[in-house]
Amino acid sequence: MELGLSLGETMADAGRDLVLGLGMGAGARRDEEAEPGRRELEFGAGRCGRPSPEPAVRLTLLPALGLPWPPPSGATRHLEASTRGFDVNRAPSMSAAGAAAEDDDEQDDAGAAGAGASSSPNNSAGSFPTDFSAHGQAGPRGGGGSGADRAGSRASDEDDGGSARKKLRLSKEQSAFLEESFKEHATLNPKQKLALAKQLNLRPRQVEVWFQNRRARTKLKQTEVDCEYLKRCCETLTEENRRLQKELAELRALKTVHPFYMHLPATTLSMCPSCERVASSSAPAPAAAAPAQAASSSPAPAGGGIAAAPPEQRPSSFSALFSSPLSRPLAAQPQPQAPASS
DNA sequence: TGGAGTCTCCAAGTTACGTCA
DNA sequence: GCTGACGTAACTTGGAGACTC
Repeated sequence: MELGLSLGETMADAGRDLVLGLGMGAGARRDEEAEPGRRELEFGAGRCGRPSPEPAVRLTLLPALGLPWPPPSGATRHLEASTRGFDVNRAPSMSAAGAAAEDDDEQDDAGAAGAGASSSPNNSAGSFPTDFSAHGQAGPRGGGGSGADRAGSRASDEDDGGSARKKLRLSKEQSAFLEESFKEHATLNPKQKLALAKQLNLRPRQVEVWFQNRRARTKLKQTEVDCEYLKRCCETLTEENRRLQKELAELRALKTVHPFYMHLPATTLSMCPSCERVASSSAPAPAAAAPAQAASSSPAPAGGGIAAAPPEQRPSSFSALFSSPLSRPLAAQPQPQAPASS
């Protein structure tokens, strides 16, 4: 569902720090995946440039937090230091030592899973349990875990102690960092995902899910913005239509008061009786032509009354009509297209 | 070279948990 | 303390591209 509206500046025009890009399937992803060494990643044999069905979706969101991407090691350290203490996402089995050993685990995750380096994806010395290695971390073709990919997170939850699906909230620092990353890349390649997960002390699957949800939220917000815009457009058009209807009524009243104007050519006023649209057809309308013909064919009043205006006087009548303060030329207004067949 | 199978990713929709008024 | 609304993490499903055989 794409509204296809462009409400702001284009992606090319907008600053990267303020405008988010979504639906950048082909181009952006190609750029990301054109990174050297990308295919050396174990799951690098992936997609490239799948055409996204969506045009760019833009939304101006949070102001820049000033965190660079990739963040400098100092910032990373700070962030890690600030998050490690209260990381709710750590598996219960993960001790402090496990946290310290996490980097190793991440590396295993990144590089060795495809080769089956860790004998058991679950042991990992107190690191992230099953799903960490089960989620796409298994080698692309050699992982063999048919369906293990999908079941990974749930397996992790089950490892957490039986309760299915524990919802774990990210810390503010983690969310802010993810936001910053999202501003840079609305989509992640595996390398970026792993780096983020490592820096934020999250599972890659969590980073992936966060980005998916973030894209969905962005799209939803953009849809709301588009909806508001269309609503305003609709109101404007409704008001314009109301004004035109009123003007039309005034013109009709003018015609009634001054039947003289009934002889106006059909090009000036030709309204579809069904839809009440004003058409700008040069063909004489039958309804207007008949009285005009009758008036012109009728004999002149014997008493020297005011005769119907001869055809050569019509232009003056025309100009008199449109010089009336009650109306202004329809041609100066945006006119709806007369229906082709009505 | 074309097709089947597999893997991975993503969007869309849904579920369920945590927070807050 | 209970409850409903809301935000959002996590999950499911289906589609599509890339790769291998």
